Amino acid sequence: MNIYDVSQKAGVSIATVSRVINGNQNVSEKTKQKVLNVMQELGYTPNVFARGLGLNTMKTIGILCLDSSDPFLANAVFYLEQNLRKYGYDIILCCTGYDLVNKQKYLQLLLSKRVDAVILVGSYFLETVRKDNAYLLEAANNIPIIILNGYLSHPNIYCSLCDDYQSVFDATTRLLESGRKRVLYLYHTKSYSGMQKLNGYKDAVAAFGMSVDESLLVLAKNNMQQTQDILSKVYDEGLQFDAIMAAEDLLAVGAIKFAREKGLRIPEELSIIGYNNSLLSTACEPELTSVDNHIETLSITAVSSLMRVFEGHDVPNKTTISNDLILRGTTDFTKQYY
Amino acid sequence: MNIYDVSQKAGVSIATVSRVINGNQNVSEKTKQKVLNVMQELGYTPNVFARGLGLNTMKTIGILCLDSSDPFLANAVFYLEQNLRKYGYDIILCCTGYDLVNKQKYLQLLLSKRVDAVILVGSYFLETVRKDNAYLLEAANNIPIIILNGYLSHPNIYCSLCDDYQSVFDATTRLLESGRKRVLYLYHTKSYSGMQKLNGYKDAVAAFGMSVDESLLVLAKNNMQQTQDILSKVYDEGLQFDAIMAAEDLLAVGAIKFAREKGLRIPEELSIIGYNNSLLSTACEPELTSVDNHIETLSITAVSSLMRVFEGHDVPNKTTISNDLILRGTTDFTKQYY
DNA sequence: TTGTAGGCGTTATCAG
DNA sequence: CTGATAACGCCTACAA
Repeated sequence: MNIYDVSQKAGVSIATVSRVINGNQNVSEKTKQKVLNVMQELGYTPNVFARGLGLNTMKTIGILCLDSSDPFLANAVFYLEQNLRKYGYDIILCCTGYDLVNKQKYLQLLLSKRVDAVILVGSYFLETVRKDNAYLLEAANNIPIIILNGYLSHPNIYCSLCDDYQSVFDATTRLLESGRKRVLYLYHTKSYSGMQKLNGYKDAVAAFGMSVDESLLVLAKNNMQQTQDILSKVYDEGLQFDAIMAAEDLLAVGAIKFAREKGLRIPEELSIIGYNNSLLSTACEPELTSVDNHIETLSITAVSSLMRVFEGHDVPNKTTISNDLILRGTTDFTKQYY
Repeated sequence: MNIYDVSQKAGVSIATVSRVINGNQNVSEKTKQKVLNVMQELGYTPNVFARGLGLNTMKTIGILCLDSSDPFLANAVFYLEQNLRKYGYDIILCCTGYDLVNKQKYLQLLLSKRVDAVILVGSYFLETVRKDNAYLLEAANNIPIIILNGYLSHPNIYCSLCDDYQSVFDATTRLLESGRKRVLYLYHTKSYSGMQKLNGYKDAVAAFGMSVDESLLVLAKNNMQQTQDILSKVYDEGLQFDAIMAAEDLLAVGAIKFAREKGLRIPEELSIIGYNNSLLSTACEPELTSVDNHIETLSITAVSSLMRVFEGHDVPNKTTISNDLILRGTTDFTKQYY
């Protein structure tokens, strides 16, 4: 069934039917109702392909995501979908994995599907070698590119980030102010936001008048067990630390397990702070103090920026929102440790 | 740029270009190469809308999901996307929430987008009142409907499920065999798979020669804190139990927190079994014994069933896979409790 | 093996 | 306010 069937049954031309479908004002109320009735009666829905062909858009946004099973990224995808749908956009989800070749391939795929924009979820998409980002810049020549938690300065690329640098800076400072002498920094990625966090840590230590001990920067895998193992290893080798600032809740939970293994009391002998304020932070024991990076707000911001781009407004290349530290059992800032 | 530009530059007709694009054999190797070169040179990509219009498909599968931020569902979506992409299908993700009206609305939306099939993730889509499922049956008249972890007997609806009944039956039986006298059943939903699990529990108790004590069936919310609270409440009211079989890891973790609050030793005084073998099961302390329901296998099964449907094969309406119980610290089946 | 021409279902322009 | 008609870009008989 198509627009012709409707027009015929309603006794009008297809042009009129089309006008009704698209809410064009130039239709008399009477004809409009007549057409609407017929459409209802026939259960008619416009063919999206034909419409896409004419308008060269199907109101679809591509979402590129490393791994939508990661709880943090899954949350981001969820909120993006919810908000985009409010504006009538569908999302095509596309998970790439870490491999640069796949990222390029899938971005290309989305472009070939004629999506109206692409949203990159997570700073993993920004390679450290600048020329490896060329594919993003090129894509931006065609459609708007939105980056969640990553930053790339380029026309038609819009970035929504939480202030990872500041969050880690503040959290580390609080640990130091509470009397902690040796704060270990636990991380697992050198992505854009990974580096922001690391710098926040380094600057906080320096601002506190201490020098950064490179041996306190521990690079782990994004895996609980392996994190526990690597901490055990450096601990057994004699590394001293009385607090851990982790770049991810999962790592922090690994740290809690390490503390239990070694019989270290939390928070007395070891304070721990995680990042993302995920479900994990309340599942563990003691519950985890964690940075809440407001992924919902971030997603809403990203979507509304995109809508403004579509409307032809001037949109800032970079929007930053701040985070909160949610205090739980792995820290006790009411006490002073010496 | 379109197919005409390519044909012109290659000195052939658009039909030939089309044949090359679609891998039609009836093109001489020489012309084929010539056309491929031009396409490469121009960076030409066929317009998917025009193609969709002609073929009436864009090789897209709609995924309907209650809440893709739920870790279990997020996993399912992830594996579905991975596998569908292998067959060249894109996915449109659509989260509905619990409201039946929204489920219907979004299914309708996906149908209007002319997706090739719809996959329902999670048994929450099956309403207890049979006529409330009418919208699914109707949709199945147009395209194949795949249900993950739910069952509805109807032509063109294909269900992939894990054997929730058997898993809970077996797990409960192990608790009883280890000497547990009063196993509390903790659940949060009466969805299709929720009822399967509940029946598994009931039948296991009965098969063990005991009668089901209705007060041991505790309905909670899908929330750690609230689960802890409700368990505390029934415990304070005098309910006796020495084991908990939970329908979801999140509930089981709430149970662990309850045990800590009341000073009950795990597993000596209280054994706990969770469901889904999620990240939570290793984050808590002690780690959680949990049913692994093989969501990856389930997703692969669902996708390959769908592909066989597309190929016109006869596909069973229902495929069931079995689960494993992963033993961790909240149970100790080496001991016998009296 | 190649080319021509009609059709897919809309939207949009322009004339009335 | 309404209608006729030309795009939109591709696929696919059918003809050569």
